[in-house]
Amino acid sequence: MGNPDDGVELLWREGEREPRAGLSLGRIVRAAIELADTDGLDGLSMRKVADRLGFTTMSLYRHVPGRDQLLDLMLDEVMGERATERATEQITEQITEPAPGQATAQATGQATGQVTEPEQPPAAGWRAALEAVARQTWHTCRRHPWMAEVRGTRHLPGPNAVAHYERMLATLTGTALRPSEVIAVVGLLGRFVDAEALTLVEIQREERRSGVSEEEWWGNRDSLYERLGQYPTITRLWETGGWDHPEDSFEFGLRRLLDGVETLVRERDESRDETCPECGTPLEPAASGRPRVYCSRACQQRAYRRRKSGAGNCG
Amino acid sequence: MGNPDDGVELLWREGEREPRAGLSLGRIVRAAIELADTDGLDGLSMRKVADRLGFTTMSLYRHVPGRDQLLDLMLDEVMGERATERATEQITEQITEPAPGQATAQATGQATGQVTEPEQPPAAGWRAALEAVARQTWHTCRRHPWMAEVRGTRHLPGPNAVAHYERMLATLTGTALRPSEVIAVVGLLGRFVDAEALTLVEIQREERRSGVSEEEWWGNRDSLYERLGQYPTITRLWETGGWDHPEDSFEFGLRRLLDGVETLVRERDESRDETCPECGTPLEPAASGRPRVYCSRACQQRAYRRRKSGAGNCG
DNA sequence: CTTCCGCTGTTTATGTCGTACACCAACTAC
DNA sequence: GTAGTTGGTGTACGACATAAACAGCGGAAG
Repeated sequence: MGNPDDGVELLWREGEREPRAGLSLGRIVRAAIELADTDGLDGLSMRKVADRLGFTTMSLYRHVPGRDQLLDLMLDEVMGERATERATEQITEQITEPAPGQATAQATGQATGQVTEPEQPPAAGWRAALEAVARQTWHTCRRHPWMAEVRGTRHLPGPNAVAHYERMLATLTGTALRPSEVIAVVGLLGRFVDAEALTLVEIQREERRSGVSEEEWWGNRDSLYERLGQYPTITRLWETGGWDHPEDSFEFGLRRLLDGVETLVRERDESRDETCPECGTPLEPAASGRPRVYCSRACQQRAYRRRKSGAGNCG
Repeated sequence: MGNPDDGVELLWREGEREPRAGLSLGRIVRAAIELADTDGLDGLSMRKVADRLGFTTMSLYRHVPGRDQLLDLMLDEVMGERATERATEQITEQITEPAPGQATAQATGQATGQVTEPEQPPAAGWRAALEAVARQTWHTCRRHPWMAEVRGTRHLPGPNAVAHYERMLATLTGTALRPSEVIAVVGLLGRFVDAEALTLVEIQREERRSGVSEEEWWGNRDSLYERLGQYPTITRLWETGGWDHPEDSFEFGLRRLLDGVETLVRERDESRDETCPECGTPLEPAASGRPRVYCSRACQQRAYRRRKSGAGNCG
């Protein structure tokens, strides 16, 4: 219902004038975010948002087309809060920051959006930068757990979301990755963070709903464990304490993923294409600055015209 | 509501006697699976299941405690179907199998549950085996897209799910990974497959609901693309065709993940602990068969007694 | 044979949700 | 003054899970 482009207008319009009293888009969005922060995504209903603001349910529909578009607006609003990050951090976070030094490095890193520490032999600066933005996304997800719960592939990005995407993609310029691989890496990391955040939310939600902690609940499933004796691998891992001191799921996964990306980057770096994609003649690498792709200005222009004629979609 | 242990009983009880007519647990579960296969998870309601079987809604509650437990039962039922895999595969699958040779290798691999191809210099057999089970999970998720939609961290595993878990864990025995790392790798891969399957489901669902294909929908968002000109990285990736020929999300991610795991395995293999964890004396490696952990039968026994005295939970 | 009970299926009702629709008061423009 | 727009309200619908009470049935015990 309704043209999605209206959502674009809503997301990208600037300089909202807030009326003295009464409702406004900004007030609705902020109230919805507060509500979702405390009650989770399924605790977020149009009725509750309206109640919190002291208006009737249907009044909201004068400002927001529907719940879905409200979610889009909430997401982009949340993507924009990075300045006040350090201030509100310690409220909910105590597990996620294992080493304060690391967290600080990440905070300074995300201020510029791209960290380059050239004196680090094995991995180039891209790895630190990519890790930094991943951790930043992680932090945002932890502060607003409902973010990971919002599903769907047709969420319009607002200015803040696009800026964030741009920042992630930018970390990988300078590597020899192909464009499609840059995009794939960023997507993969994004989905990873989302998935990890999602399982955390689900644990929290079920703990709050049932009043029983996750550990306790699984600990009480003796009737299940009785039946696991005949599975040798599970039994051996159990006996050797595999479940007693589990790995930190996010840290472990992040490291594996970055390692995997690193091998790809190395692979591409080794077999870096030394020929001009337009005429095929070998090109001498640029001594400094941005690595060159074309052998000459003429080839660069030819490639540009070719691209311009046959434009493709972003599907 | 209701003791979770009742769910365990429901899942693990064997030899269901099916009545001639009327309802039964098995019939309900199978009807629910069929329904979810076609309508998705949010198209699965108790009303529709009952309608499909020709009974009233509330009649289901005589056999299943509630919707959540029904989901648990559905999941385990689906985990059990591996024999008829090749038969039903070509119905919905055409994208997921890029190279038939690869798919065949995977199919034979999952038949035994553990593939070992000792003549492969860089990666040991664990990698092929792990890839095989990951692909198997992927196939199951593609055949029953609602699987990935089922969320929550307190789903009781039935016999089929446990067998599958056992199989995944078993692929990594023989590597020098620590127990907690084995578990973490399997969990990471599982969440990855789920996440990838989930985004595919979401695309399908929105395509069916709106009648507009994903590509088409994003292609029509010109009002959005107008505003992206000022983002240099996005613009450059766009112009160099990064979105024209995107990577296969699952294949790309799987390779990165396996690469990441491989570096960890290598790392652990290099610094493989050459000393007995009980007495610290160096132990000579076993010439063949399962790599030895203890220097002597005496130390092995001592470690066993120590474990037995201090048992820990599986939280 | 009767009485009772447990198993199964039905009926009715409660409370949640998003949102379509009709209505109305106040404000703005001509 | 009159017409049109904006913003808030009240009612209503159809979907959902499921609680609670009720009704037919078969078998067992008295």
